Amino acid sequence: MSSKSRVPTISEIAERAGVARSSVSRAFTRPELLSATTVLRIKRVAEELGYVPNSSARALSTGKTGNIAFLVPDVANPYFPPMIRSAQLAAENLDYCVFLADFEESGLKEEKLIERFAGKVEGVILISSRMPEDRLQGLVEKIPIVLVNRDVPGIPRVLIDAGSSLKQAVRLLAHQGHQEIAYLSGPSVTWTNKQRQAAISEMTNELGLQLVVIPTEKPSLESGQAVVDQMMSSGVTGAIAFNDLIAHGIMTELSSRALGVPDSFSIVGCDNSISPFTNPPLTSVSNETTEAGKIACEMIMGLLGETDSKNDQITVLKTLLIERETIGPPQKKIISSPDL
Amino acid sequence: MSSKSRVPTISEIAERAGVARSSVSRAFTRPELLSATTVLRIKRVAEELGYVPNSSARALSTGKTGNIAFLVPDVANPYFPPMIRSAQLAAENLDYCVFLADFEESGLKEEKLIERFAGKVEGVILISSRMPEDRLQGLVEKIPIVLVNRDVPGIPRVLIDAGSSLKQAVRLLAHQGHQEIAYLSGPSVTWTNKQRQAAISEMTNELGLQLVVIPTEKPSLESGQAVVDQMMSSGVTGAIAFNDLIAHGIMTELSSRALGVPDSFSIVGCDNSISPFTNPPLTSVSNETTEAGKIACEMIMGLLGETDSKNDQITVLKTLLIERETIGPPQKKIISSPDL
DNA sequence: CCATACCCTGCAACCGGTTGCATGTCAACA
DNA sequence: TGTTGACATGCAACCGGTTGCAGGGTATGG
Repeated sequence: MSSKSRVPTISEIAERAGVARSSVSRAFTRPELLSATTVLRIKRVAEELGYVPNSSARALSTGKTGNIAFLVPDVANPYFPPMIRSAQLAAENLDYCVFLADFEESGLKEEKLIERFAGKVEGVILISSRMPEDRLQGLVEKIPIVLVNRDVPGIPRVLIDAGSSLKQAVRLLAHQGHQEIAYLSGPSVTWTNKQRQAAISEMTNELGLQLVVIPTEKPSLESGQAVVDQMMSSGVTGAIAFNDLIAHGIMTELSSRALGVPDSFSIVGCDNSISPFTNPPLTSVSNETTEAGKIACEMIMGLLGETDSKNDQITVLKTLLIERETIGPPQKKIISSPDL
Repeated sequence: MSSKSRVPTISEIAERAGVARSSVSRAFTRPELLSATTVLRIKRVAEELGYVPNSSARALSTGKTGNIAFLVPDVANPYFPPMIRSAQLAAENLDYCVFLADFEESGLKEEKLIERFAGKVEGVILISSRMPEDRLQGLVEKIPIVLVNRDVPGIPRVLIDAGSSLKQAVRLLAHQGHQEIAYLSGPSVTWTNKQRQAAISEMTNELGLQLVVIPTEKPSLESGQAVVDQMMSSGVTGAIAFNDLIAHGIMTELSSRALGVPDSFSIVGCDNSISPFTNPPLTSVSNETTEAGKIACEMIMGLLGETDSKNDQITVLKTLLIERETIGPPQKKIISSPDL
């Protein structure tokens, strides 16, 4: 009971099978070096005794742990789980195990975690990294790294480019007659936010729209609710949010003030996470997070296989604007002309 | 470039510091055995050379890997991420790293994964395990295991008991006048489903309601949509779904048939995952998945610390029915009396 | 029938820590 | 001043695999 049944070692198998320890090892790692009959005999004995190679020992002598780490800013943010899932599945197919860790949107914690994983993994996949660029540059000298949604030259990366879809969203708003719109921005240090904001800004400039950028505390529902006052007093008639959670926070708050969407206000989300569930269904930008996870995993595996080669590869994934029911024509500005 | 800068070993530190290898080891693991000055000197040299203990080597000689595994049926199911997150955070506080794996709702895959992790971890947390009870019983002899939402005697477990909340939901429906309700069941092998169904069934019996159990393919939105025909033709006026996703599928499908909730039909979800986002907001059962993850992690740590002791501990977490806007009085059955 | 080559297997060192035991030093105490 | 013990450190074996090298056996070709 108290003592878990001990697993046999290579030595015991060797003795039982009447061969050297090295033969047992080879039977599992390079069976083509042994005669078929020997391999068979060893494997039979091993099976019989329930032998399983000790992975620490193997890792020690080969230097390969067969593990990778996957770091995300927030496991519970619905944007990430599909990515985690696909990456893990891809790794598993290559007999790799994956460590998962949540760095809680903090670059410092991110760095601490990487340090802790350093000896345990062969490579690290960093999602939406918050670490300063120079630290990343330094890190990549020590351990293979792949970035997702972070653009650092010299480090392999996969980027999800919501730019064109967001531009399309701006066009749609303009087409409906909106003149002044807001961007509810996300974590300011992230590549994702910078890239989204830049795309929107570019398009509003091009179309001659007024853009108001309103920062949010966190990419969460609550933060969305919190900025509604500021947003409404800025005079905009529509908004694009950094993500669906913020957008939904806006909708909730608006609704509690008896302001309907899209009748009183137009809103666009991003990430297509909870957007199909909202009421009304939120127009949002879908992105292939599943694909991104898989590709990131394949990239890191590529890095492990070869000693050098293209370590500046970059993959850009496209997105799609999914039009639902939260864009309409702007409401007449009753607020700004109370004297009518 | 191609060669990652190698990390120094204990021997190099020893040589540089003019001490034996064992002293270097002790400086990190049991510094109280050495004089303060020696520890300081060693640490300084180590720092200088960027020494980091090799965890494979350490694991090999101590037999402790400092890792645990966390297995879930589906990472992307919104029910699990908060649990994953809290467990990982708890583990991290004790300097443990956690492997995450998705067994895709399959008991076979679950078993394969456990086998793969066997040598790499000190313990395994199994969420909503699909493995047959006897296999679990066998497994627990080989490696410490903690179950979440699975009730197997002799294995430490944490159960989230939605029973009382679901009974309350039934009472609510009955109070509104519903006579026949449906339970849209989840994965039939799971403890969670059995437990939920049993609670509902018990209460409908007690109140003299008619209960129709309708199985779903998967606990997903699509599966919810797919059973609407069957559900409506069964003559029920309200339903409780295994989870929010199924409930939302029902709502979506109903809505596409111009049947409103709760005017035409009452529905209750479970898990409180997407229920705040639906339209109208779904009445659902909230459960402390975050707490569950944390407790499971603490349990496994307890198991690792002590050789034997209470390995039949069991923690039951309570739930809360969150009333929103999807329960109303039953609609008159137009269908069953077309001659009116 | 001997030389050459190849195939199979064993030996032993090595990966990088940990730890029981022995040794040496020094202070305290009688 | 001799004895005792606490404390600090070193020695060497060990954890369980992997792998370069060497040697023995058999087959092949001349």
